[in-house]
Amino acid sequence: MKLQQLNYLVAIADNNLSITKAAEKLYTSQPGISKQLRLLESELETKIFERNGKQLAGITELGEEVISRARKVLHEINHIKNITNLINDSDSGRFSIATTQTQAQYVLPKVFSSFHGRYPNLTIDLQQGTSEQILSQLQKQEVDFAIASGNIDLGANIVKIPCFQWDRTVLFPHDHPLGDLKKIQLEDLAKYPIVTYPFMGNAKQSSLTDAFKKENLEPNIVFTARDADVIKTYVRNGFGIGIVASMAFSPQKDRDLLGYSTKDILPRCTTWLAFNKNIFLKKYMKDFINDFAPHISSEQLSHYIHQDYTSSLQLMHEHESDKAEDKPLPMHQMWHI
Amino acid sequence: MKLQQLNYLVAIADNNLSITKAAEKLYTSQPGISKQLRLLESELETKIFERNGKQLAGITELGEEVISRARKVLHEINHIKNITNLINDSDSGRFSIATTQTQAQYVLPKVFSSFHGRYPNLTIDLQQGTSEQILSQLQKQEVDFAIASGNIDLGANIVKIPCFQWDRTVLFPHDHPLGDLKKIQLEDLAKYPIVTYPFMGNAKQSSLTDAFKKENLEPNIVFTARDADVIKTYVRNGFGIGIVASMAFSPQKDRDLLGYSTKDILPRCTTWLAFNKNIFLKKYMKDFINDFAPHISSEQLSHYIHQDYTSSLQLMHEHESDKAEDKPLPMHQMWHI
DNA sequence: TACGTTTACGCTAGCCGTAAGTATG
DNA sequence: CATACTTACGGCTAGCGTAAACGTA
Repeated sequence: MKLQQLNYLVAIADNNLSITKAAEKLYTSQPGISKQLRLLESELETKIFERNGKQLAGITELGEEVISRARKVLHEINHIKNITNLINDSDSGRFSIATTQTQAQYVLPKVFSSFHGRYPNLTIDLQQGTSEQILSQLQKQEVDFAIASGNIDLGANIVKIPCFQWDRTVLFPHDHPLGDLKKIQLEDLAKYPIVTYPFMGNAKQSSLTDAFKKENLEPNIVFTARDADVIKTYVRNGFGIGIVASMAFSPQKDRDLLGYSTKDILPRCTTWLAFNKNIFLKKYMKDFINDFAPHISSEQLSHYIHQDYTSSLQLMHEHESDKAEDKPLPMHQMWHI
Repeated sequence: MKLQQLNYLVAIADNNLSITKAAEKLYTSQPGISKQLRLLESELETKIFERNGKQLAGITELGEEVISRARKVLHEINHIKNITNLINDSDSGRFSIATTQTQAQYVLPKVFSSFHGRYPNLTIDLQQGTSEQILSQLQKQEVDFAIASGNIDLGANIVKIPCFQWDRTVLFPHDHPLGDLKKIQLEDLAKYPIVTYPFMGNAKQSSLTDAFKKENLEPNIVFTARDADVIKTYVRNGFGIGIVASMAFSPQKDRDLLGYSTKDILPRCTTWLAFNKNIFLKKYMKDFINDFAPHISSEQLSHYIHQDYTSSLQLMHEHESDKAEDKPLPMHQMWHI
């Protein structure tokens, strides 16, 4: 006995015992329903419908009982589908995102402005932390999403979606010698003490140091801080030049500093969004992803979710190669300073 | 969503969240259940079970709800199966058979003796009638079964199962000249007035007259009666020699008559059982068929039921050819005088 | 003759079982 | 290292759609 057969059954009963009508309603072929009805009747060894020749002429006493039970079954089935859809479509609850200060401060507000309007009853819980903390919270499923940058290996059970790319900006006070240069090169930066973000974990290298090393330069990093505003403060206090994410520098708000994009001299960074593969995305989560990374279609999204780890890595590498080749990217994939 | 998936689901829940145990209980493979569970979860976009790595560790709040609904569904499904099985296995009610006097009087009592013992609460309704009445009752579905002899065409919607074969017996008083013969031939019978069964409908011919005609003889049929005992009475009263079904003559009970089997001179007759193709055989009906025609296996039975009209005719003809060739038949297919 | 059902048939998808892979304790 | 779950893969059934046959009003 199949659920479809019960479905067909009540459809026939609800359409004046017409198999043809039932087929039209269910967008399927009429012979299919006919056959399934026969199969069901022979499985139950019971005539459900009275027949006048080939045409259905009525419902057997026993058929009435069967149909009534079938309705209950289908009702329960629909209920199961509904309660799960309700959860998935729910617009209230707690939506937790672990992220870095830079994202929380400079990127997410713009996204949330429209998102929160759509889900006013949703409590958005922003967890700020180091890369390690973010990763840990994600793995323990303490948060739904993680948003960060850098090439952390998140393991097989986590989906990692590249969202947008950004460049760094060099910051220095107006009276700094770098302000006199028409074009700033890496070797210029190497001459001054640098204040920037710490490297992942306790690593001694990053894409930043690698870039210097490529030109046989040794950057003089004197301070690191996770908070772009802290870095700016140190720069203002003359501890060195700052290197921060471009979106953390606003010429209007940071008038006392000069900013110079490193897009030509330092590699581009990728911000990704990650979540556990075994959670099911509720509607507001999908909406958020769409807001945060509009270039990811829902097809691509499900592709990311269902592919395995190795191909996921490959895909990440493809995106890295995008960066390396410095291809033009669609507007929304770039962050403009 | 499939019923099996729900089945698997509750099996897992009922076996300490062990997929392996559930598979053993359901006599299926463990990977199969695992996969179906995954498919169900991804269809519902819901985690039903908590997982500890790969092992199932608990039931989600939502999972509890789903499982509880699934139980209801399966319960209803079982109910549907039960009510139909109850009907099919019922051992009470009314079992109606239309048949001829000869079958009712001389054949069926032996069959019913054991059958009735098995189904004491079953009301057996024997409808006696002419071949036309029997056919009509069967077509109007006024009776469940029909049992008769002769080559009536019953149409496409009726299953006709050959049950056994029998010969006719010639009856005459002890002082009849036929009693002096060592071997009786057709031409001997043609010399005397004959009392026998009427022909089907108002036909002028039958297998009996055909046999005479084959030898250029004309039988002198002076009386016909449907009741073998009536025929015997007429024979006793000297109206002629009787030709009745062999089972209607008992040398012990009919001591005043002599009986001579016509198995060498008259064609053999076939008694068949028929019923509408669109009824479902209840258990007692199958049992009855097994008692009445033990040589028909249940496989053969379902073959008879599901084949179409044309092949059914062919099969009947095969059986007729059996008769014509006079092959040896199994004991229970023959009626011994 | 036209409408509705059944039958026939080829295609495809999905289920199942076997076997190998993987994680956990 | 053993146990339990997952993944991979091949075989096979079963459902579906198209087309044709059938039966009835």
